Amino acid sequence: MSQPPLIFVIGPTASGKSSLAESLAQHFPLELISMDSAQIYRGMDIGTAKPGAEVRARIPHHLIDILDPAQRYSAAQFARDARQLIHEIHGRGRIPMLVGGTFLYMRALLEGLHDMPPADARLRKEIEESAGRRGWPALHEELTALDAEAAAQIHPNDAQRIQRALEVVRLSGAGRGVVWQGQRRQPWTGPVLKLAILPARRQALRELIAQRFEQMMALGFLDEVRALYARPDLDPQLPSIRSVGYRQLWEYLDRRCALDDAVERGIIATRQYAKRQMTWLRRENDLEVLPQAPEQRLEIALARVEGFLKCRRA
RNA sequence: GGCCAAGUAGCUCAGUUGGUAGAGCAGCGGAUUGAAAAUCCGCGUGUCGGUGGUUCGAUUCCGCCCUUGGCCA
Repeated sequence: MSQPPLIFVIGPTASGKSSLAESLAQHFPLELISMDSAQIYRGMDIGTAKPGAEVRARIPHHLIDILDPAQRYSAAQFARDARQLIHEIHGRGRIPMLVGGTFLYMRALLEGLHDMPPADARLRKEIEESAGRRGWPALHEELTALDAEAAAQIHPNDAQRIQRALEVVRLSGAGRGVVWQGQRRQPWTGPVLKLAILPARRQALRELIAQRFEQMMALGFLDEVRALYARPDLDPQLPSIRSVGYRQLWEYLDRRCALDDAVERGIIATRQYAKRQMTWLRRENDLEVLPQAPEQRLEIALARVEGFLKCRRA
């Protein structure tokens, strides 16, 4: 069975991905799959620039509001969810379009991940406690003994990856190299079109980011975070609360800084996020880069999608 | 007007008992395999406010000037 054609709309935060996808949906029978690690959470709407209810009523959106902020998601889970959705959408004669800026998710879907044990909360907690006593560099040394190959690729200060590598070793009883050996990842083999929106100048994107953050504040972003803050089961260690903007406003609610300060640092964090996204994008070599001017952008995007789908049919 | 303090990287500041200087933040580049809006790595020449003087040598000591803040008039 042949793989359905896949269309991506990608770009850094605040570049206009959603509005382009929305416009394209007026010309093709699209269903959108959000490729965004924060929009999966319910109750996190304003700060994640989630598409509004009226748009979602008009155009099907998937992988939005699928988890409570107390829950955790992963790239592997995304790859599974997205694959299934893609086939379902294709099965009903419609076209899946992936929209977002979480590029690890995109890579997990397109290149596949090795089959490794999933996260284990209890084990992670154990490792963390050990790190609290001995320090992460000591755990890095331990990792060198257990899985030299992984240790060589992970910096002694990179707590998160040391933790994951130790987790894999303990759960699988083998080093990552052994696990990977002879194991094939499952890359996406179907045709792919990547529509990319890249900012002409970094300065222009910076202005958009600041503007959008202020706009979010005006729309009640702080109240949204306040509602999360009021929940006793949420804390700033959770992936949801660590998201750009939420983390900074949470610190304000914690009385750790002034509101102006939190907003300023929220804007800075968004900028830095956009910068990391640009690093991913620079590595992509099969991008269909769209023009800056909105009308022209839509025109070219329409033509590219049309050409891509026609070519598939023939 | 007088006295005091401060003027050093884009910002906040350290420092040089006289041998032209370094942290944090910001910024820039990179990595990225079940937390990824996460996590981590690399990158620091700037008339040391200006100008005269002392000195082999001044950002450092001295004089004057400028700017900012405070106190006194």
